[in-house]
Amino acid sequence: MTDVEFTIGHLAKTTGCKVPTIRYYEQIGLLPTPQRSTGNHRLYGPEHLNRLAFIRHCRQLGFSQSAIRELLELTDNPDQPCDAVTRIASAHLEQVNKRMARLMALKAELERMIESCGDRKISNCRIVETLADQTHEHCISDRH
Amino acid sequence: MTDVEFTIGHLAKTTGCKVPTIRYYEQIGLLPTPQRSTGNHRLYGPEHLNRLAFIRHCRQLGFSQSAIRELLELTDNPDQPCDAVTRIASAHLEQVNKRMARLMALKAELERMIESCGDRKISNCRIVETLADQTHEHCISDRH
DNA sequence: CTACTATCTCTAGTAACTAGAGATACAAGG
DNA sequence: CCTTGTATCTCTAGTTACTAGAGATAGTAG
Repeated sequence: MTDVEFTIGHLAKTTGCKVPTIRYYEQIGLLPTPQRSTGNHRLYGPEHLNRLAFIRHCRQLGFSQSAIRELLELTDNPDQPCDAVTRIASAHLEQVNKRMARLMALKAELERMIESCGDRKISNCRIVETLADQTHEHCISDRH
Repeated sequence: MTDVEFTIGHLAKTTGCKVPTIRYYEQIGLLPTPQRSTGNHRLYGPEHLNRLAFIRHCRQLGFSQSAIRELLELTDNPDQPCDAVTRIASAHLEQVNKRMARLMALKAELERMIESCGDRKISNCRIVETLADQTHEHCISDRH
């Protein structure tokens, strides 16, 4: 093991990925197969570190596997204009905005539900009634 | 088929669940097994309709299967005080608040990334640089 | 040399469904 | 009554993004 090669455990520690997750990324082709030691242990170099850091950051930002795959392909051909990258990021932002809107409606409904339920029995609990209400008449927004 | 019995297709239409989803809920024990017609088709009654509406509403509110299972058990024993229900709903609200905070940080980062990338090539695209940045120095918040 | 930890491969499990194959049932039109 | 077309049946397998565990080998520290 030279100074620029390290084990999967080391890679895991420096990137914050778990070991099985790294093997999983290799399995699905996000991370290239590394060299092996004489004892068949994976040996990684800085290029693996960078790529895994990229993948991990994307995942933490909520990008899907397929989006990451696209982004990685783009970064592998760096001579194109980056419209495609912007497009992927924008599409993701749109998804994020939608999720936020849904969550806000949900938050409001949950808060109202919790507030409206005093010290009752389940048989006349407002939360249960609300959840059972198939007319959704109680809903402030029509988001769902 | 009497006036209070209906097919799985009918149930799907009135609740907005898809047919395979209804069968799936039965399989995992969220929905009780219905009667069958002479030709082995499922026949549902109003009690199934109510229960499925309850499940569906919970799912739309983002409750997990296990939370729904708890809630259903509670509604099956309606003589207890509803602290437990409030507790489940509150725990869920907390999750929602956390998710919202993460999404807001993400939204900010995505917007900044998209904005900072002009008409460049991928080789010096700011988005790609940001995603590759394992130091996370660019991040405004330390949420991730 | 002996522990102990890390790593290896492989399978299977998670949530919450969705999709498809191949077979049967039912409902309406001719 | 027969045909056609849709609905339903069961079963298996695929999805996303991992996680957990078994049983075997490798590497390391004392």
